[in-house]
Amino acid sequence: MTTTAPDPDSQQLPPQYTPADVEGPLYERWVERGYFTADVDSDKPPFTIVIPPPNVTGSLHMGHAFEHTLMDALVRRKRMQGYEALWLPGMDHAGIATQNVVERELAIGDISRHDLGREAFVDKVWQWKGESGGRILGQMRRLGDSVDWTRERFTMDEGLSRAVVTIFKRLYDDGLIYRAERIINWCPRCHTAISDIEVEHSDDEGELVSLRYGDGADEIVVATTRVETMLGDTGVAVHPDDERYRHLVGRQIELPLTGRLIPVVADEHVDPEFGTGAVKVTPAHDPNDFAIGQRHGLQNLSIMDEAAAITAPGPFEGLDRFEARTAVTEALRGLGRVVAEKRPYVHSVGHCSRCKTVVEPRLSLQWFVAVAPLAKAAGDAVRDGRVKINPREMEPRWFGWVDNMHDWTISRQLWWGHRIPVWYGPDGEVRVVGADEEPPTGEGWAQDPDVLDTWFSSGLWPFSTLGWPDRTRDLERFYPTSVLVTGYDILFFWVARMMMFGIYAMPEPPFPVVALHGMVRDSRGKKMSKSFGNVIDPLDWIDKYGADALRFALARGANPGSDVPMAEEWVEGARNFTNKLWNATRFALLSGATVEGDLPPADRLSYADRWILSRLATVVAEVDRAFDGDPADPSAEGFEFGEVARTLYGFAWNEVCDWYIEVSKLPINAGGPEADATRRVLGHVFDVLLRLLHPLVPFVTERLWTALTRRESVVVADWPAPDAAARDEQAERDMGRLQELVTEVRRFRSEQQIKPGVRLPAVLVPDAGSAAAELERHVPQVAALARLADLRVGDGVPDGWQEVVVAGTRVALDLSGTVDVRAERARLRKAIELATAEESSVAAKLANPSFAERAPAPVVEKTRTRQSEARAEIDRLTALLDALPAQ
RNA sequence: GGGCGUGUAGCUCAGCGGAAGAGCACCCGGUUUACACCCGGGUGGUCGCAGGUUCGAACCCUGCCGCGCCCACCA
Repeated sequence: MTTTAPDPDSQQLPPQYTPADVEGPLYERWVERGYFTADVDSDKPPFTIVIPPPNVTGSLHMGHAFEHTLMDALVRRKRMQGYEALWLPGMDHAGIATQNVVERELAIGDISRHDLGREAFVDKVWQWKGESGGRILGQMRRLGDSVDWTRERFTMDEGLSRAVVTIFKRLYDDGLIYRAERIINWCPRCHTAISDIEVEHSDDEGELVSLRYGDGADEIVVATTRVETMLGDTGVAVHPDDERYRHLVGRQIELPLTGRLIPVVADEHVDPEFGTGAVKVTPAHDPNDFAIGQRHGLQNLSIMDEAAAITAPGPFEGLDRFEARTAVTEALRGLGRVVAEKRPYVHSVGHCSRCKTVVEPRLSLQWFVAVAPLAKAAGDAVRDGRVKINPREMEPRWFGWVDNMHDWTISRQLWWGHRIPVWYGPDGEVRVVGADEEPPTGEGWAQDPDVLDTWFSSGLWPFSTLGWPDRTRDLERFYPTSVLVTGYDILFFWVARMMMFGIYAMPEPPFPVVALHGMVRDSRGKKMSKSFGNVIDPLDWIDKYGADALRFALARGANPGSDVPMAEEWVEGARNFTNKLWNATRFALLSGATVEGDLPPADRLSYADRWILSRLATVVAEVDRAFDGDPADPSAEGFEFGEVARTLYGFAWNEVCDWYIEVSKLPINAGGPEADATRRVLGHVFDVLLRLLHPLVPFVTERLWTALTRRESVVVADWPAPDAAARDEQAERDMGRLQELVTEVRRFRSEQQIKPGVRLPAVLVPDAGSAAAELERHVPQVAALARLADLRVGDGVPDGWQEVVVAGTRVALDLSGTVDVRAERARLRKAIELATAEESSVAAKLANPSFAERAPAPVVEKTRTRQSEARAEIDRLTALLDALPAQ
């Protein structure tokens, strides 16, 4: 008997896994050893992911933990697969969001940014960035993110700022950036322009008021939800074909309260069916009206300032827009001009995505990107397959947006951000100053005070972080990135910008595939957000259950593009799983499992050994398929992290632990050459299983794998290769048979309420379908797992013994008076009922002539087998029932 | 108004043309020497509704109903 001395490492594994003891030191060790640092000089193929940069202001929430888990899993697996893996970390300066946060801080001390002045304020924000950013980096370490810390970037770094200026100038020179006076979305609280996508629409209750303009024959009724804007009306529009108003077109009518005369114009845009078919036109405060005004040469009359207070001279001057709405309505009512007020009137109202203030459309001079050609290129990249969106169902969204995009307002009236690289001269000159150019000096020259939209710099992220506009070696080697992992909520905010800029500047698209994930929701399906108060700091759960548990729980719920429910129970379950892995590996170590030497040849292995190796081979293939998809099957698109997690969980727990470990105890306890073979298989199974799990649960697998193999680190171990030769159908059938036998006997015991400790004498009785020799194979295993005594293969059921029928085989048990006859009779009757129902349903199917003709032969064959099995089952059960003692 | 998705066990979700699944919850039984963060057994579903295609439908088609999300210059 060859007993391997207990592994010294195993002595260090206590019966419970305590994540807090191992996670921190392991992470530091990984970083020190440089595992996460990508080598630009290696000859490995590159695999690159740039992190969606979190806002410096915040801290990472559950959505980040989720996203990072997915990215880390991809990166760790590729690293194991022999790629030069680069996961580039960094943060976003998040212009408006950060500025708001710092302003709010200042407001506590009753200070405004204007009190500080621009320079001091920006210094303050940098200071804030330093404090806040550190927190985020700490969180990433706790999560186990295998990012390359030597390449950390920030959107306001010098290099990235150069990229911003460079692309600005190129776009300007190409005529794709221009400055114009347009109607833009204005946030009266943030005092800045915002882009279309920074406006959130919600159905708000307002009131629709009908107003009478003009007098007598000139009278015309218009309707509005924003009464105060009438102060800025410079026309009324009707449809050209509208008979009702034809006589008025071209006439001037009087605008109430102001006494101004405004023209009636005919415009196709007006829907004659809607309301009265006449529209008041306020070109300076409504995008539609602005367009109408442009077409008919109407005056643009601004009536509000940047805080949305009325500037039109008169009694309303200085009133806030909402005060003015009431005041103007009152005044008009006094003049008898209010025809009708309809309330409530629900209509879509735009809000600032940052502060929820109602957005005011406002005419103002801003910088824009002419997106048409860029957006077209971004659309084409997906259309022609250079970029895939995963899951594919998201593509219509992409096209719908990219094909209908409005020009992008990029200037912001803020202080925190990339300052617009444009100088204005004393005589109205405009000079865009590139990265390597000197700004003009001299009397009257001044730089544009505004900064750029924060998405302008994040749009450059996949290449600015690698050194662009310089042609660095990193850029050459790691661009384009390999995949973009992000939430579907920022498909347009961010992904579209990166696509447009990447194709424009590089010109390869920045990634060949966009893997979209869903939002993390709480157990009731609510989106986690501050306003709902259901936000959980990932660190709380990491402290309590370990980073691996959190990661595994998140991964387990991840189905491409769909939202992930999250509740503490899920994490608890995942923690239990890490503990299960811990103890299972601990068992392997205590049993002397080894990874040294070749696996024994198949003929020296038990069927259980061959079975687990066969299953393992299948699992390796399934995991690869879930990660990578299947080129032959368009429905398998890959990125199925949930599938990976569920496959491995089920395999590890229900197959390795529940069956293989239990069966392996027999040879191991018995010793001998069979024990050596099983120890080697056990070692192999855990070696491979831990490597497969490492991308999802890096810490516990590292601790266990190094203990098991005594090798350096699973981080740099090879990813398991599929092993088709290990597939063994016969072993799977044998094991299936064993499981059936054991499960049926256990169920019988449980139903008979036989104590688990009682070892029943039993006999396996072969029948036509199962030879004695075949049954012999299972005797020791069945005896051990089903807790039977003196088990043997016999040729009949001894008198007075009960029997359990397992698909063709009888197991006779000596209950010696422990039988509950009534319970047994009920059990048999129920079983007969079920078998009879099965038999008749199958018979009906076979009796159907078209089934025999049309169904494939194997299906028919299978159905026939089912029928004969069902008949045999009924006969056998009936005989058993008859054999039961009368009472 | 357009687009996309979704409705399967009490809960959260897999399955997407050939005998209804998992995790959690629940019930029963367990000091089985890796693990009670465990082990064994069990209850629970006309797969939203109504039609259709098919030998066969949770799965394909049509229509309805419910829910969710995205887009939209509905005065």
